[in-house]
Amino acid sequence: MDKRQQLIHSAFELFYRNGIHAVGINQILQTAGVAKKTLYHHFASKEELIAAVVEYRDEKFYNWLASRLELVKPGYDGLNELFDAVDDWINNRVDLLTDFHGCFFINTCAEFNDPQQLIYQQCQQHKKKINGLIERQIRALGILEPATHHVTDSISLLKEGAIVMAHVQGDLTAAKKAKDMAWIVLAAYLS
Amino acid sequence: MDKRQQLIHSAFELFYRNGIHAVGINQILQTAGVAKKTLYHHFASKEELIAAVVEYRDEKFYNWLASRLELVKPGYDGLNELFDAVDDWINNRVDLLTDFHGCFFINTCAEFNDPQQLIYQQCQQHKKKINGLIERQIRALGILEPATHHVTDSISLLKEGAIVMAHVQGDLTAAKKAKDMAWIVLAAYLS
DNA sequence: ACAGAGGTATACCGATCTGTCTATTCTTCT
DNA sequence: AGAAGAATAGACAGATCGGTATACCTCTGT
Repeated sequence: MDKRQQLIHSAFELFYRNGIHAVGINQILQTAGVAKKTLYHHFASKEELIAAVVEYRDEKFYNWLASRLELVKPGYDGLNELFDAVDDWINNRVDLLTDFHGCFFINTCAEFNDPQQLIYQQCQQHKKKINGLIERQIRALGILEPATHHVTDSISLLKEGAIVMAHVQGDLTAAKKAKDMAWIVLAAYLS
Repeated sequence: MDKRQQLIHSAFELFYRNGIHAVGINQILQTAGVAKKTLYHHFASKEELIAAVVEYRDEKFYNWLASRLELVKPGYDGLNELFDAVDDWINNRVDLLTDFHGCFFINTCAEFNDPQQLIYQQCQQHKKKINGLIERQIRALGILEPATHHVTDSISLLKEGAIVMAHVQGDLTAAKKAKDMAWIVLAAYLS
């Protein structure tokens, strides 16, 4: 019954479904069942609440993906698991992440389009963390070291493409397509 | 000096840079140098202006890409041109499209997250039109007919991934990576 | 026992939002 | 010349925005 956490949780649900700027503070308060004074006791401004929401989602998403990847061997299995995880997410088979509405961080960058803003940078930072997970898989594959970052970015590109295809174009098989392409591309790098 | 067009143009610039919900009507009016009455003479509401802006960008972007693809032979050359065009766009070498801030349609879907809303559907429609351009290239390659749509979606996925990587992660070489992957994947399909 | 922290509910503030209205000017067509 | 249409500036309405203030109510730790 931590009110602060309750606020963050409700705010995230509303932001994720409706966009951040479209959601007012009173709406969040009503959904969370919390008094306005309490919000401003925990956060100095709406901006701070937003930052806390982004951090909350960052941790939740990263921990979810990291824990899935820990279940399998890094490398082949890890990359399969990566795309399977995205597939599960896209097709709403992951309760933890709530109904799929695209990537919250991509969506947030769309609204806070200035790279100098804190919130934009938080989103970039999140993506870097996720890239770190991917990079570990790539290294385990035995890709030649100089190509590691390039290949990591390529896999990341496929993952981002799958998310956007699923969100905007409604292609629920996008993660499977990305997975197939990933192995074709990696085969070319490993030969 | 068409006031209606001036409004749409100014609104697009502001929406693209700052997000739609973050931009007020008065700000648009000031930027466009147009009176409020004139806006509501041409559009019944802000919603209608937004719809007109999406349509405007749809036409502008589609016509730009289509005209670039018309300069080369469909197939190999067309697909190269597709990714070169995206590369030019991402790296701000296309004045017509104004400074790159991600894909306006992806951004807009992030703000109007409900697939039943008109504006969301306009964005989906735009993506379908772009997919049509890609599909023409795929057919010209002589891919086996049953795979045409699958391959088209795969190339579209690579394109979307490149746009998002460039926007969120700041990878300005994303289009080149996508192009490389496209040929690796297509080689596998053509063999 | 009682101070203090965290909570509720709600009135309020100034700013800003979309949209309407008035009153006036410029342009264009016949 | 004169009517009609499109434009102007800007006041205004009503709602909502983020944020503050007031007054009161629980808990909890020493």
